[in-house]
Amino acid sequence: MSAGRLSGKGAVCYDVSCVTPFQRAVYDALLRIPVGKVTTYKRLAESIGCHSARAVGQALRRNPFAPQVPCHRVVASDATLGGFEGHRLGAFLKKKRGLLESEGVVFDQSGRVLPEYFLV
DNA sequence: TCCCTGACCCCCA
DNA sequence: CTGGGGGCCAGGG
Repeated sequence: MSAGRLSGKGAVCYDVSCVTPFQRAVYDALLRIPVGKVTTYKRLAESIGCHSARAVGQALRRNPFAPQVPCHRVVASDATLGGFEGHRLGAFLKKKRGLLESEGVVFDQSGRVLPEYFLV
């Protein structure tokens, strides 16, 4: 019930009472990714001082606030999609890709996000 | 506490 | 391209 705020200019709020401190750190980091850009599990992990991209994947996998908390803007290090809404299946990835494309992100023919869309 | 499972990553064959 | 192995760490049982 307690509304969590995001770092800085809060355009989105989420319920902090049902997430762990680690998840909150991950979600706050997500909210700093601008529309039309993506980052990777690894880089997001590094940005919050975590040495495990996998642990970040765990948090995103359980994200109850998608796509308000934009976990679709996180992809794998090889620029492939990773997962969405708890799954790695094509049907879910299709939705993830659709969201990204609607934000202007472009993919190459092998289904990878083009380099220029990565957050620097 | 130990044990196991992952939307990960990196290296090598 | 595919597969195997090691390392990483949070969360749940």
